[in-house]
Amino acid sequence: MGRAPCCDKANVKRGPWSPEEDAKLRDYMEKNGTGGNWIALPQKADLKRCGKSCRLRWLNYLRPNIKHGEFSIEEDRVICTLYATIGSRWSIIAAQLPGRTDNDIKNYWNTKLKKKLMSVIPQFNQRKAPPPFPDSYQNSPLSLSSQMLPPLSLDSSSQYYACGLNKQFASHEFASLPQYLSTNDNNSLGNPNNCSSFQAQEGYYSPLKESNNFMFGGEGSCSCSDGSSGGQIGQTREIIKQEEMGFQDYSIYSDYAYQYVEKTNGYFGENIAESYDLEDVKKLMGSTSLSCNGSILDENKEELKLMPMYYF
DNA sequence: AATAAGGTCAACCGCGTTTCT
DNA sequence: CAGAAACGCGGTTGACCTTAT
Repeated sequence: MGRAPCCDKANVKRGPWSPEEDAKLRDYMEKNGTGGNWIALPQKADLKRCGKSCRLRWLNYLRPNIKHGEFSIEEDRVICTLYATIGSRWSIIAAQLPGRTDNDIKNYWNTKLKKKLMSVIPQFNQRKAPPPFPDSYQNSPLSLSSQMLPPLSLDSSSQYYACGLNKQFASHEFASLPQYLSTNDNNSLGNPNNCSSFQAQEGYYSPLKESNNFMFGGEGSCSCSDGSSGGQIGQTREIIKQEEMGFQDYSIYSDYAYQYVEKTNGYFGENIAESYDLEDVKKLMGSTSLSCNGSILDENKEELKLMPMYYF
């Protein structure tokens, strides 16, 4: 048996709100607030609407200080960075953009921003958003700025991808990864000895593309400590710089930009979209720094729990 | 000018989580 | 502590608008 409906569907109005309904809801909210109960509100406010509908209308449209219209470049960048970090958790993303609603951001992402990025990053559609953090990280989170690193603990039965490498690693092989990097670097990671960090995430994204040695947005992300892995223009150096400043950049998007920038320099050769607008990428990803000094704050202004970065 | 196709966005739906009793 | 009620969220839908043919 399914859940009981939240209201009598037959006796509630649906569809677009009229100005009269908006006025009723606005008046009621300004005088009384929700009273802690959205379900009971329509009756009190003399609205033939479902409580959930009232809540949505208020939060997304009527509530004071709602911002509509064009998103700024800065807002674009925040959305991209956060999406890359936490996925489609729109309410959290909205909490970082005053006046914007989760619905607004979701629509904007789905209809415009995603396409904009896809047009400049052809491989974008190969990846999925990250899932919620595993339970095992919930109790011992690291903040972005933390310098403490937990012991490397991986599921021995799982396969993990190493950054930029067309090879899977079982967990027991991780110890040999730096050596592998130094002897099998045929995909232009630059000096593999400089590839110092590896972010282990299990099974989050789509499989490697066979046609492309370099993994876009894959299960691991890699940064080179001195920028020598093709860090020829600003974007790459910016990411490196932020790491040096003490907070690592976890953004998968940043990796996209990072790798993409290298490709645009011809570092990886072919397979570049002809129609990209590098300025767009620069604008969007020109700074990967997040708000609040590199931390991501949730609605309660508490630091989110983030996957740790492992170092060899 | 008419129609089709594509884009946008407000609103709905269903489900997981939280709060209440 | 368990079950019910309410909340909040993300995915999806569909009406309306714009652009292309």
